[in-house]
Amino acid sequence: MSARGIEPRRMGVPGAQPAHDPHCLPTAEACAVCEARPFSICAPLSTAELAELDRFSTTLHLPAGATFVHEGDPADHCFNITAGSAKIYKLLPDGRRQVIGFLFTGDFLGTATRGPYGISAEAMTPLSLCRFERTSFRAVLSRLPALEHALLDRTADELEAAREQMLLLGRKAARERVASFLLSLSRRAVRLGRVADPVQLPMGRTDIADYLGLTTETVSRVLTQLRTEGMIRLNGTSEVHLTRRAALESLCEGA
Amino acid sequence: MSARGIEPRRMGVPGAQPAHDPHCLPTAEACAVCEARPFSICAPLSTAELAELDRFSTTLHLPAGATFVHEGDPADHCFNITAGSAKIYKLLPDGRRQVIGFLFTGDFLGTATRGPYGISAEAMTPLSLCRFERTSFRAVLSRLPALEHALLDRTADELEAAREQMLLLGRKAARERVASFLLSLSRRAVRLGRVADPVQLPMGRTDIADYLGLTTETVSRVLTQLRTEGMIRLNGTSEVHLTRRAALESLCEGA
DNA sequence: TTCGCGCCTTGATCCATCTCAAGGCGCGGC
DNA sequence: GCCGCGCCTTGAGATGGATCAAGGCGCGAA
Repeated sequence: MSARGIEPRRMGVPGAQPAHDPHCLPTAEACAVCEARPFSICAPLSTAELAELDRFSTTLHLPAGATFVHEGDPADHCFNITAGSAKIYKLLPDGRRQVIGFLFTGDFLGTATRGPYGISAEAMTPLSLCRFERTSFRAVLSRLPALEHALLDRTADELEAAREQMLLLGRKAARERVASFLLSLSRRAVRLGRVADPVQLPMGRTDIADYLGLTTETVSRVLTQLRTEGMIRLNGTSEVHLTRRAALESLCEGA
Repeated sequence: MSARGIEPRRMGVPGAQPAHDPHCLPTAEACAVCEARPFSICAPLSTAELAELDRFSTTLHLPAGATFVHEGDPADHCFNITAGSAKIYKLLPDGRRQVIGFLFTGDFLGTATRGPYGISAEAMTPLSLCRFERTSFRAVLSRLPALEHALLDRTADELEAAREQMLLLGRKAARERVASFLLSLSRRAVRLGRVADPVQLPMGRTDIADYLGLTTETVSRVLTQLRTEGMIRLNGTSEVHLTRRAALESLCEGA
């Protein structure tokens, strides 16, 4: 049992005064030049629909380390990541932490709850995001079926991923977990139009450990072990070459 | 590592000839008397909408033990449980199994994938369900916004539950897992209009173990331990009284 | 260039849970 | 009412990963 949780920092998004928020910028034509758009739920929207949605959005820029969603707080907003990466996690009262997932460009956050937020979210790099007031967003959803479709598909995909992670957490050994993690990061990079092979790890060992249900020590040991076996090559601490990808693939599934 | 997987049985739903399927019954006015309706995604539908949806549904009745969804098969159908209970699970090639969840009256199955089924599903008791051909169902969704709303909400709830389970699998000790499980079953029973206290366990120890990422032996030991401590009382093997519910609640969270 | 700090790695030991191995017990069939 | 079989419980020993404990190393600040 890892009892070495991390105290979440109370910082980041100020409350409900977007007008006075230094991180809030007008979004007027922001969508037109948004690089995240092809990866976002906004992708299937027409220009008119986009404008409709945009009326309710605010652009935010946060520094790395900012916690912008707090588990248990009323779920007032939902978010669309437009640049940077973030992590979402759940905590137990004694500080044990489970990282639920990592968010990258185009990811949407906030579907999952109608009550309070079920997770906390923290920027891992400087982060840009569109923020929507939840109530208006739900109203817009009713008016834009394409958006609701996109959101349903995306939520279904997230559910599928969560189930895969349940298999990992419940039944896979440490080596298998790490291998699965590296490959899933690689696949994600491809979907975002980046390269499959040198995988970037924007998160630290502690985050990886808390995502995989392990300790940092174990993650570290497994990585060196995989390196020794020639399955990966480490470039510094946050870049991994997947030499022998096929071997990693079969390791994921228990071979 | 539990390597004692169970070989899934290939039985249950015949392929695509509903006309010749002895389990298929005409649904004509079935919805009107459906007891599962208040708990289902059909709940918010008007009579006319219900009729529209019903045109594409087939009623099935399966015996306990029937596997009616096979992980990896093309996802041709989705289902609505109208009576009985089922489990969904994922397998690793070597037989390790993770039970993803248990389905009861009113639960919907099939949102989660657009490609092949990501999970297998097996009846735990005699099971009644409405089956929809996936393609038509998606078409109907577009015509019935209320249905799509309901489905989105439900999928979001499932995602929330999956995340909670990730916390359990990644970070909770065996005692905490079992306590969490008993309480979640109890809460579910309440939502279905049953009693909160004598909790029924329609699944065996192996299923519980595979759901909690443990072994049957550990589940068994923890249950006797909790009994010894007076936190629960066992009535036979499949009924549990939650004496000292408060103690169980705090145990869930690590106390 | 050096210093200091945080993060990562490595080593030694421990322990919660798994694994292996017997029984026990309840339930359906005969 | 007895018998068998499957499932559940209990025990004893093995072990993967956690915990505890040092270093090492890279990077930013001065």
